[in-house]
Amino acid sequence: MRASQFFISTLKEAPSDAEIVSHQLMLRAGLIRRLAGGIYTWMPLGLRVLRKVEAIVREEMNRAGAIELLMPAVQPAELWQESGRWEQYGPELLRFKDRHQRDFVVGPTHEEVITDVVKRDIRSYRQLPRHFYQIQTKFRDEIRPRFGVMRGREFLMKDGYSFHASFEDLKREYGNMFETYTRIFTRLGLSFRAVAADPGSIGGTGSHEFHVLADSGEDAIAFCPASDYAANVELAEAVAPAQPRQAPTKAMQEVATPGKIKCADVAEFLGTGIESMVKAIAIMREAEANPFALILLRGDHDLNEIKAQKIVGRFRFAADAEIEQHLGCRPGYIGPIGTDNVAIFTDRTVALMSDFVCGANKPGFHLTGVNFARDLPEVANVADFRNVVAGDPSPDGKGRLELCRGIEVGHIFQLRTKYSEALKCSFLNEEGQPQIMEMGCYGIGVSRIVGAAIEQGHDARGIVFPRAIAPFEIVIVPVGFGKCVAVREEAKRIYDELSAAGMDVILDDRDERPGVMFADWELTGIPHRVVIGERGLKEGMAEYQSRTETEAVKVPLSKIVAFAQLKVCG
RNA sequence: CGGGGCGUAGCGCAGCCCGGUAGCGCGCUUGGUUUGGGACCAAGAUGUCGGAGGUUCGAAUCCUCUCGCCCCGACCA
Repeated sequence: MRASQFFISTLKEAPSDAEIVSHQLMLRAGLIRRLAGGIYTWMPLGLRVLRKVEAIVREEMNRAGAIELLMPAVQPAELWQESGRWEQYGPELLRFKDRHQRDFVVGPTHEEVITDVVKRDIRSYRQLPRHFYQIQTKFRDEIRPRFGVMRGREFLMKDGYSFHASFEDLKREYGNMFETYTRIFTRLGLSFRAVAADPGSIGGTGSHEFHVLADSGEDAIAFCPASDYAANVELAEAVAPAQPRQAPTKAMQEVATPGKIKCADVAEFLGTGIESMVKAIAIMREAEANPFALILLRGDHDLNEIKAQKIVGRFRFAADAEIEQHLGCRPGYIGPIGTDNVAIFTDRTVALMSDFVCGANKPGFHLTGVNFARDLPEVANVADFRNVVAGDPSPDGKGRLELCRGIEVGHIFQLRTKYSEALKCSFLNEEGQPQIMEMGCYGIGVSRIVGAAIEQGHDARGIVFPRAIAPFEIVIVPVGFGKCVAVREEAKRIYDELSAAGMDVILDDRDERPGVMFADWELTGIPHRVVIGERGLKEGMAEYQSRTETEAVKVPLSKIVAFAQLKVCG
């Protein structure tokens, strides 16, 4: 490719609404342009990246035995009504009416459509298993689209659906996809981690998320460096401390803590550690006749609403007025003492605390030296209510957890019969009896991967793309292209030879000033660069520099092609 | 949805409080000089000041409505 025949449109300054580096750099490098909130045009340079990601995904899916098809982006409402998601899926589902006033949706996912296809075309166990996938533009009307292509409303996704005669076979394909995804993200040149997304059901194999590791990631991940345990923080189990509760050593005492509301402030004021604080979170349970309840957590721990929901049922946080009504005290000083008619739930960690500090249910006062069984009833309703924190024991018993952040780029599920049942997708088994198919579902956020790769690979000069997805593998920068015949000839020669060798090469024949060219190619993240200039030509030298290095090396003109080839393929 | 902020040239911003008919940097055009790290000089072009309505002799500026975009939203218990 010649730069003059292509379209390079870089920006010195990023538009002010771009928040994270990948978004800023994608805009500056001219990879994407915004059309509306969460909706972007892929510019020629960006499209090359997107297509490379797509190609790798496609190759590996095909290799794994999945079959590509393409389903409509627009789907009739009937299918969604049948599966029940017409009601379930909130405003995120973009709905509209056609000219005949019939309801349609712009597909955010395709379980309904694929299940419909399969139930029409597959009748016998002899036709199973089958795995269909597509790479297609989806639309989800996100409440808050942000981070450019990372959380857009319109995005490119690979979604695959497998159909099986037995759960055993579904598990087999699930394992196959786990390996395939691992291969895909490895080939893409990304640092990633497979994370258990649903450890509660089916022994931790029911669902895995694949995360690209990046500090700006939206998801918090707990992982164990000593084993392969990794889980979304929301789902990671906070294991109960092994040691028994210590016996009380202090008497309960009321202390004035004026104006100290936050646990950290109270702990500091009292000169104790925050680990000896217990905080009470007031909730209202929807299904209970007596909805008001307290959940006790250690001062430095955070409530995990998903876990809590599973234990106490649906709930919301109590309003200040409700707290006053039940405890006669304003938030900030509430605690579990003297709360006769209030249900109390206790986190595992709290259940093993003694001599702790908590609110006195009296404005401006806390209690110290509080102990279960003595100052308040023995603990009841003990469960895991909190988010894990770094240093917690790993649930697999093999060391301690660490936390990191990730960007979810892949997700594999064992759907089982949720959709096949709703949409009556069955086949005739060996006995000639109708049987509901088992389904698996496997997604990869193709466009999101581009953003994630940039989050992971950038420096002060711009993007640093992995070779596999860089828009070009190598750029030839001739200094004085328009002026010096020798430079021009030599640059073309090297360009031709590298092209002939199968390299994805771009020749910058725009005759720009060197500084402009260098800045552009560094911004756009081209991994390798060869510079040809009059100066070097006199010595019979060209220069090579990798995007990740700051110094160029001189290479004799006669060897530069072979040298560059070696570097690119390195 | 609740709260906050912003819409002025392609991009980044000033001007608004205190009304008087719009400016800076980058980019763009033309000419010249330059040519190994986002050049310099000169001359230019580009705005329904997001939209509608109102107040006023006069509105980017004040008022009302509207549209768009951005940010924040358990960690007080």
